[in-house]
Amino acid sequence: MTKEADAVDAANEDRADALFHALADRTRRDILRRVLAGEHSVSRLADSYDMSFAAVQKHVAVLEKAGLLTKRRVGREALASGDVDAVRSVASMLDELEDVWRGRIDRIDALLAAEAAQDPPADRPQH
Amino acid sequence: MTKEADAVDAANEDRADALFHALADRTRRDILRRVLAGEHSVSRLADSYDMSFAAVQKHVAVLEKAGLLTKRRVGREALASGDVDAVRSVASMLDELEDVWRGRIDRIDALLAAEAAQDPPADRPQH
DNA sequence: ACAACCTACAACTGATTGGTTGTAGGTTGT
DNA sequence: ACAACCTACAACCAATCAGTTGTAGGTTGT
Repeated sequence: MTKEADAVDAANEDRADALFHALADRTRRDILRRVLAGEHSVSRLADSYDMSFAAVQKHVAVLEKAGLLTKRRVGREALASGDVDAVRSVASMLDELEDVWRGRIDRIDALLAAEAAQDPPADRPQH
Repeated sequence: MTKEADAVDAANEDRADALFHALADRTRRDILRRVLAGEHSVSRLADSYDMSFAAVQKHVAVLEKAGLLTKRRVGREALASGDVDAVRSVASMLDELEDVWRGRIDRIDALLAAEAAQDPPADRPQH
């Protein structure tokens, strides 16, 4: 049971690594913006940047492996379009972080409530 | 005017690079979780991981430079705590991406509405 | 058939990253 | 005073990354 859970966690962390890494480059973020707005072929995308076609193709591949983008083959061109669900999944990871923070506040509130309601303030516990 | 705007944009992109890069490592995400939940000294954090103190210290420095964490000196130890506003700022970047995607939908809706309401469908414009 | 085009991938290079060890300085408690 | 502790930072190493060029294969239009 815990073995499987660990495996799932590791896979999630791998996914998070890939997602954040993919987003940690301004060219890739820009590509993502474009393909979220609509389908674009890789060469059309490449026209927009001051780098080689192969470089842009690699960026697209990074986004694709992270699941932020999917490609659809149509004739000789590969049309890329952004996956908004993947973007949302990143947002939910951040929400979880925010929940952790909120937990800190709740813990402090509980502490203060307990202190105020019960005893006259003694030594506060080491956390 | 546009020169200043470009400078601001470049700075924002730099910040985004730093933020996403900082989040693109599972050790750093774990550290961030801990310091969002409450203050921890660097050596206390280092105890939790199977790597050298210096390595953990570097991870903390990456998070700090990205603005996800602040350190406060107290005697001989440096207490780190997470900055939830920075986390929220990342979330809002993702929201902007989602807005771009929503724009695509709106554009398609408008197109369909115009098509249906007015003329019998002619050639659709090239975007 | 053939030229132009689009994509995929391999091989290479310089820069960055994530880790290590070692050194040094400030703080604390006895 | 001094040992134990906490932090900071430099130097180094292997691995990964972002870019390049080059090669090869499938698609399209004439």
